[in-house]
Amino acid sequence: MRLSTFPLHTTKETPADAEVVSHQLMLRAGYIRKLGAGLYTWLPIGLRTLQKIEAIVREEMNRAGAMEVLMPSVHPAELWQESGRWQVMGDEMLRFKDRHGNEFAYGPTHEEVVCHYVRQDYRSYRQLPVNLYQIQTKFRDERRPRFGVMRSREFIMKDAYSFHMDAEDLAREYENMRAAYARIFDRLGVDYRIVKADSGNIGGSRSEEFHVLAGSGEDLLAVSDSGPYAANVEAAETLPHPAPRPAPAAALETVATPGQKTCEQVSRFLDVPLTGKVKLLVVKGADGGLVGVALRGDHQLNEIKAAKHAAIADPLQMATPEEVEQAFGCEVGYLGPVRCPIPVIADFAAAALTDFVCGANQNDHHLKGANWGRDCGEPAVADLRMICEGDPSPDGNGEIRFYRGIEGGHIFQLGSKYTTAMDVSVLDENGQSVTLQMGCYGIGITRLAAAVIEQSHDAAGIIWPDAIAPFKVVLCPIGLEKSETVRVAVETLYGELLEAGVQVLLDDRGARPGAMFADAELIGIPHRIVIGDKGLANQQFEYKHRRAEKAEMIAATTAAVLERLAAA
RNA sequence: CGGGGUGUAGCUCAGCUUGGUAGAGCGCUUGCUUCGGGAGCAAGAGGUCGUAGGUUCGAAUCCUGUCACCCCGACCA
Repeated sequence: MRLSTFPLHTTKETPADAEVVSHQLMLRAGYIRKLGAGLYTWLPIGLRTLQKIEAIVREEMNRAGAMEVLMPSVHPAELWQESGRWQVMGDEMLRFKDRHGNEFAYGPTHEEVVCHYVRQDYRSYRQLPVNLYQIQTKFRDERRPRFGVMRSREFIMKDAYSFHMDAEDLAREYENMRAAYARIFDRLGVDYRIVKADSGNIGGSRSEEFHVLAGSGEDLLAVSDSGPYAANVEAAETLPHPAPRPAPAAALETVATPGQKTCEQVSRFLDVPLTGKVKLLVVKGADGGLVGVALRGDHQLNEIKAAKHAAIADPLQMATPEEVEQAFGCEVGYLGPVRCPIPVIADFAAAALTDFVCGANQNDHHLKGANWGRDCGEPAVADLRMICEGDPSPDGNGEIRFYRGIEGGHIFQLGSKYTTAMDVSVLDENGQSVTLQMGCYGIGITRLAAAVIEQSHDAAGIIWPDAIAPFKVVLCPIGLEKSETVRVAVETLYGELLEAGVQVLLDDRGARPGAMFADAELIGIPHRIVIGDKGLANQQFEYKHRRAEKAEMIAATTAAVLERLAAA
């Protein structure tokens, strides 16, 4: 490609509304342009990278045995009403009517549509298993689109759906997809982690996310410092306390703590560590009553875990201050498990405490030397808290460290959630109708482009890995207009590289060297060849890798260039 | 959807408090010089100041509505 005829629009200044580097650089390098909130045009250079990511995904999906299809992005409302998600999806789903007044949605995901298709054409166990995927535009009306293409409303996703006779075969395909995803992320050249996830409102049982590690990531990950364990913090389990609880040593004592309502205040006032305090949160129970959740003073409630507890209402609802006062006869700041009027569930860590401090269920008073079993009943015990940095890893290997990540892929074993609702079944070998097991597997194509930049850039611009660079090498001729020697050399090299199948960009704009170098670095081309009279006098080109500190001289031949490109 | 903020030239912004008929830098056009890290000089083109209404002799500036966009906030590929 010749830059003189290629529409490249770079800018020196950073647009004001771009917050994260990937967004800034994609705008400055002319990869994308904004149309509206969460809506972006991909310009020719950006599209080249996008298509390379798609190609890698497609290759690995095909290699894994999945079949590409293309489903409509506009979905009839009836399908979503059938699965029950017409209500559940809420405002995130863009809805509209056609000329007949019939309701439609712009597809945010395609479980309903594939299920509808599969139940049309799949009748027999002999046709299974099957894994259907597509690479297609989705629309989710995010409450807050941001970070450019990283969290946009319209985006390109690879979504795959597999169907199976039984859970074992679903588990097999899940592993197959997991391996395919690992190959995709490896080929993209990113540092990533496969992380246990909560399956959210898509539902189902087992679920993992593929996270590209980046400081600007929106997700917090709990990763073992010396073992394989990695989980989204919201899904990370915590372990029961390893040692048996010591016997009570202190006597129960009521102390006045006027105005001291928060754990921090009480801890300072009584000069006891936060880790020696039990706090009691009050939530709605599954039976409509109230339930107390006891946590250690320094810990935080994990609302997802709490909502999943059998005794607690799902979704989680905190009790109002009025409800608490009615039940306890005191304000929220003085609650505790001793003489507690409602059932208590204690987190592992809270249940492990001896001689702890807690609220006295009486305004302006706390208890010291409180003990489970002696001063109140032994509580029901469960894993209810957010994991912390420094906690032992749940798999027993090492300690937990936190990282930030960008969710680039997500795989689920859905089980029969949708196939039951949508009645997707086939006949088995005994002629019996069997509801299918389903898995789904997503990759955010447009988001990955941004994620790679977040992880691979410097002050001058983007640094693409070869695999997804819009061009592999850029040719920068110095004094193109003046020097016939340079012109002939660069044209020869350009032609021969094209012939060799190398994706090469020739900067034939006649720009000054500084402008050429700045653009080449900004748009992130991994290899650069400079052709100038100085070098040619010694039969040399200058080669520089985008990451290299300094340039090096190589022989002024196409063979030498190809050799250098292959070595990198 | 709540809370905060911003709309002025293609881009980044000044001007608004204290109304008087529109500015800078970058970019763009033309010419000359320059040519290994975003060149210099000169001459140009380009804005009904988001939009609708109101106040006023007069509104980018004050008032009201409205739209869009950005930032902070709990389920997302």
